Amino acid sequence: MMITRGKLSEQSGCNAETIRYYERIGLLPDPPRSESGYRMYDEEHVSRLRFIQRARELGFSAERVRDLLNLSDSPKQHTRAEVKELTEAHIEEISEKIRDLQKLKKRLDAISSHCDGAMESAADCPILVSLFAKQ
Amino acid sequence: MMITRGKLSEQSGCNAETIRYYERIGLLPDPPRSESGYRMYDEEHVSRLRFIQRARELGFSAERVRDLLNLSDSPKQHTRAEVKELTEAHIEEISEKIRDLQKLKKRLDAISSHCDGAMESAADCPILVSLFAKQ
DNA sequence: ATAAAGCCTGTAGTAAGTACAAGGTCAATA
DNA sequence: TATTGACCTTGTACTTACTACAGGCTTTAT
Repeated sequence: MMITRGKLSEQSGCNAETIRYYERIGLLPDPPRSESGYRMYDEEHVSRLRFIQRARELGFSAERVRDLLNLSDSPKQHTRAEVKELTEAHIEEISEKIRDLQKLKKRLDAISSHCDGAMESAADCPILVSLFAKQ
Repeated sequence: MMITRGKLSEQSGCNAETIRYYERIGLLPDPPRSESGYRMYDEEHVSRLRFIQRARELGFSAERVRDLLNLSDSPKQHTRAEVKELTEAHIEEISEKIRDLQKLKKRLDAISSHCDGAMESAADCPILVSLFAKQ
């Protein structure tokens, strides 16, 4: 049973334009077309799109999703080690982002704490002063 | 003493194209030009650029930097409360990002832990399986 | 029969820059 | 003086991961 793009969008919760986008960048294969040129998707497309959505939700970039799909497309040629490596690398990137944001928050907390937030002229606000200051 | 864009770039560590970009989006005012059309910057530009760089490093979006600059440009018309409010809102956004990434990492750790990372066929790798799985 | 809904393509917009091409200018050297 | 190289100018395109729209065809429902 084949469905149109609108149905696939509805079923998957994925924006219809996004489906077209995934085709353009090669994550989804070009589907066969009806006589009038409408895209017709089957179960394969549905499950591949689900994979893509799942991986994107987990923060994998489109490029990494492509890599994961490649592993999945020829599983006999690849090892679980490869899959785990991609995953662990991604986890490490996220950990690093967390650390960076925590550092940032510390700096911001420190800067913010110097300002009393009073309803008085912003002229000598320590936050603005610290942004302008030399060194 | 006026300096050219290259000098400002060198002095500030800000990419020369980025300076032009900040002018285009209105964070830096259009500088006066030399007879031949070269941009000529003074101390005001230097310190304003420093402000922008500082704020960007702290993760403020260009739009928020614009807001901070507006407060700073007419400090008598504004209160420290406004500056602090912008700052605290930004801190809260960052805190939320941290929480989101921590949730993400938890999910990824859980998924990854199911895979032994063996040098065997990726065919039934639990990571790939979980990405494909219905519900 | 006609109108609405859905599909098609191509294109442009988002954030925050970065990079490059084609050409003008300036300073130093041969 | 001529020329080379470094610098500057503008406009434009590229990046990520979509999203949105215009103009036009097709299908479905009334």
